[in-house]
Amino acid sequence: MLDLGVIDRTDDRPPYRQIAAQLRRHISAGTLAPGEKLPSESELIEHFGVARMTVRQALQELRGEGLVVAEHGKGVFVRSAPPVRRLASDRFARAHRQDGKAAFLVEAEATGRKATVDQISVSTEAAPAEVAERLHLEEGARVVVRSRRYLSAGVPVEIATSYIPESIAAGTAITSTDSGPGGIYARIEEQGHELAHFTEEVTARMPTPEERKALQIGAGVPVMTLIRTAYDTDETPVEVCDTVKVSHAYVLEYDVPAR
Amino acid sequence: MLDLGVIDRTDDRPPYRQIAAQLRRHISAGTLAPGEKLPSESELIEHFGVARMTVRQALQELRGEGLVVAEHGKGVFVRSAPPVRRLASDRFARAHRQDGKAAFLVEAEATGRKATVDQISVSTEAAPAEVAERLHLEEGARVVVRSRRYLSAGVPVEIATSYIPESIAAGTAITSTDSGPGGIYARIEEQGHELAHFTEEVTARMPTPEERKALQIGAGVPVMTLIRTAYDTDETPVEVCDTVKVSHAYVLEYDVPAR
DNA sequence: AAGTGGTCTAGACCACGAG
DNA sequence: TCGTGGTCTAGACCACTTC
Repeated sequence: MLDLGVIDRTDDRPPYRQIAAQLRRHISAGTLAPGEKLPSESELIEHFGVARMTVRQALQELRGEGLVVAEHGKGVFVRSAPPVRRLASDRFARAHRQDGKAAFLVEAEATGRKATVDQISVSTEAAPAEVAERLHLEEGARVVVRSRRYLSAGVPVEIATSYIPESIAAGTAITSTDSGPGGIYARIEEQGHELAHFTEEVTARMPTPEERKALQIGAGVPVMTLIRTAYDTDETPVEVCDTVKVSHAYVLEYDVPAR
Repeated sequence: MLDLGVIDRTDDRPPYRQIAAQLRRHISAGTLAPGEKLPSESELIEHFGVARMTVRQALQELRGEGLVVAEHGKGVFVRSAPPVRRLASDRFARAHRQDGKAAFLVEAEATGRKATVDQISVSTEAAPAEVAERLHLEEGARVVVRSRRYLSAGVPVEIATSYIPESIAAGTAITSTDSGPGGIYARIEEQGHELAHFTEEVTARMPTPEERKALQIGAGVPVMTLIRTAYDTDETPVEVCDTVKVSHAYVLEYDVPAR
């Protein structure tokens, strides 16, 4: 059994922090291995002789640090580190596209992990202000909106939403859930918009509750947002893609010339 | 007064989420401006007719998102965002360096905010494994280590640590706290290493307690780490710079060719 | 059915900040 | 002193998972 110690009422730290510290100690020491189940709330209540809320506060602190995840009806488990995906800056090379591969699958190939996509939805909507600005459209102009979730080895790692001007997407497979070989970039080029370059805007923040749910992460795990704008050879923006990535699942790599 | 609505018992979401959503709505709409005080727990209890724990759970959700900060004895306040710094990928252009400007000051100039540097320290140490690998050095080789903290308009926004091989830095201003006009990159080029390009590796995580202190941020605010490696025209790595940035203070911009 | 975590109530005492 | 948030108790009912 785990050595959890006892509450020291003379300790400066409140009981819930002491309980959290005991559990944290076992996690960092490996006595509680990734994927392993923590003692249940009832067991902790009995062991420490405290009220349920006190135990829950301790567990919540650990959830906030991203150390554990609670599964309703099953228990609280030590978080297992998700796969790290390195995204190099050549991930949109045309060569890959001509092979019939979408960008995410190209990235996945390098890691050797099985990549899947689900929760695909496609609709036509009015462009949000931030999107309209990047696409050089009037606010409220119609855009095709494609949302999907990416998983690596079954673990959700990213949610993404693409916005394509209706003038480009109309009548193509872009408006279908299956965008065809090479993904939507191949379709955009078929419409006569040869892709020249992308800009990416990267920042990080805490996830909203909806994002936490979709990415299956606890509170306390940050996300990176990457807004990519694709330009054709006329410098016309042809797509905006807003992605939310589980931060510790990704390392973004960029190459910057010194000029 | 704020329009907070009422709890809808037929709503799928539990009351605490509905309360959080109401408050979040006012924050994102600006009705609750940065720095402004939220209604007190007592006021929320009375308004919504719920128990205190329910209100606290709602507030805790917002704290977890980094939207608000609680100050004991004073109240709960909308987090005031530090100035956002957009880092464009031309920020290391040689033209700026020849003007005698260091990179951080170039970035700062665009925002019009007053940039300062403090907590500068310089030492010579054995290279940590991750640094040695990037510099193509034996582990334990000697490197000059330069640490400093950057502030924008007096607010700490970034801490950075540079590692330069001793073979390049020895006998130059790189080993002084004042690295001279154009910063250390100018000194490195004077040593015959013309800079060709940089790689940047970006990820995000929660800060350590030390980082929280140095950056003056509360729990619940993530940081971005950016590890930059500088290469000369011979593809020899000449510097590794490890930076930790307050995430919502920065947007990193990159330009990626479609090839 | 039994065990788990999720949510909620209605109190209590404490520590901090401002007047 | 008073209002604020921080911590805690001792219950309750619910939803989910496993058997």
